Amino acid sequence: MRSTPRKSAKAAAKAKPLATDMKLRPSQARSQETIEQIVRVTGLLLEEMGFEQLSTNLVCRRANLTPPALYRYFPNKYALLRELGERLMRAQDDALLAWIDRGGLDTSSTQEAVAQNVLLMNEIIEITRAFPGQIAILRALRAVPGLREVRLASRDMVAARLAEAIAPSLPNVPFETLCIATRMTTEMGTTAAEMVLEEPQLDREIIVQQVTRATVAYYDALRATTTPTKTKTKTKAKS
Amino acid sequence: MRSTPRKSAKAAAKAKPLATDMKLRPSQARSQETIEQIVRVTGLLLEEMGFEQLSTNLVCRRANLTPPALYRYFPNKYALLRELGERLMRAQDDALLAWIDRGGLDTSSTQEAVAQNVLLMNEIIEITRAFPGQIAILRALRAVPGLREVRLASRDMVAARLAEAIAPSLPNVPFETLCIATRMTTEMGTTAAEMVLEEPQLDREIIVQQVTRATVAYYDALRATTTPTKTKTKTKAKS
DNA sequence: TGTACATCAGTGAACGCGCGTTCACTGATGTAC
DNA sequence: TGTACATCAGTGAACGCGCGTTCACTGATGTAC
Repeated sequence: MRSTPRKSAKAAAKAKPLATDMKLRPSQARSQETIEQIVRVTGLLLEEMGFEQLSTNLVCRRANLTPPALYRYFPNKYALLRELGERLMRAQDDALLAWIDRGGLDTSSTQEAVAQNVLLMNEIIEITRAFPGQIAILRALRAVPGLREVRLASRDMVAARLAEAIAPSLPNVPFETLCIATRMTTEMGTTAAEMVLEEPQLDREIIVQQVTRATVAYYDALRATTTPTKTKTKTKAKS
Repeated sequence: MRSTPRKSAKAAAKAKPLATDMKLRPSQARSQETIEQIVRVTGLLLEEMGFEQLSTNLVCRRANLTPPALYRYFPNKYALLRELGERLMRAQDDALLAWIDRGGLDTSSTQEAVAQNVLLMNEIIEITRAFPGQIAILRALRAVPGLREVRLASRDMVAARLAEAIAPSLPNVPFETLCIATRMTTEMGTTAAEMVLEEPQLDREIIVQQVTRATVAYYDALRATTTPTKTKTKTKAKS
């Protein structure tokens, strides 16, 4: 009866690629509302139960839909998570790009730079907090194999824009190094934001302040290190 | 026939606490080997399929055991993950504490401090890479609700030790701030290590170098900021 | 403006599968005398 | 050193459940004339 011999199951498993794109993006108003309802419920359930307990059946029940309705638009739960993830990343990216455009990087002192970065971090934290699913989405983006690229694509895009924007003020740093530097400080910011959201008992103000100072101190050091002709007065305090 | 009315399922779900401790730590040699076998197989499967696809049944199949044998020691797959997670955290913690004890923090220049931190980071990266399950364990520790505390406990312990160790060299920084600072730089290190393991196409040397410089630059800045009487020469370059 | 028809959106019921979990059990290891 | 017994370690078979997925369908929305 069974076409597959029982032992072949051993080799069968492995991690399969698994499509996570949406199936349809229809334009009738009714279906648009259905899709939004599905996405919203997914965010809520994600927060409540964690992404591992999440299932398409559960989403359907909560959204007052039957499974085939959801299946019409999303092939599986990873497509739901991807949709949520892409939306959150886009929201964060937009905030950061707008910050660059309005001159967040055009500062003339360390204090000013710290202040601007604090503004940005707080904005991103608030955007994330307001997003249905918030920190749970970020966790899923890290943990689910097929979804990692969503976070990384966002980070790399943002890091590239940052590198372009600060390159003129760091003329002696190789652009390649700069890209890694911005990627790294972007990760630092992300990490701090997750820390604030994940552990509400910690003092948010201080964390934001400190990670921002670390970032600015790092760029200051980068600027000083690769321009040794200018000033060597920036001696380090001895431990 | 069904004792539960169908609609009550709605309220039923939610996130339950779920015990994740091992059931037994028996001392017969045979069972010790069984436990090690289970843990090792779990690590391998975790790397192969991701923790969401992992199941106790799958572990049993691969370890040539029947489910009740595994159930004798672990109540569910989260107990497996916790065991793996605690082992990896302990390995990392031990390396860091040994590094402190052998004087990793006793440096007299920025260059030296960077060099010591690079040593540490590389050591931790290698320890993690050699651990069966490596990066997949770290992902699980972030994503699974009941396991987050494992990572955080490790981080906080390590951060407290670091804070104690560097406190003498930063006498003017409030100890509380120092604790947050070390927690933050520990996260930075963790993030960089995960970045290296997660994205092998990136240049490991540069990442380690840069995150280390950021860390050292931050502590240098912290030292300078809170002792404004000493030197105000540390002017920041203008963007 | 009204009717006939085509496409879109969602339903109800069913399926096979692997999961977690438990049962009574057999065989292996250690211990008392 | 050998036997009898107790505890430990692991087996084989079965279960109920919720999951993902699909079927043929009904009802809702839009369109041609």
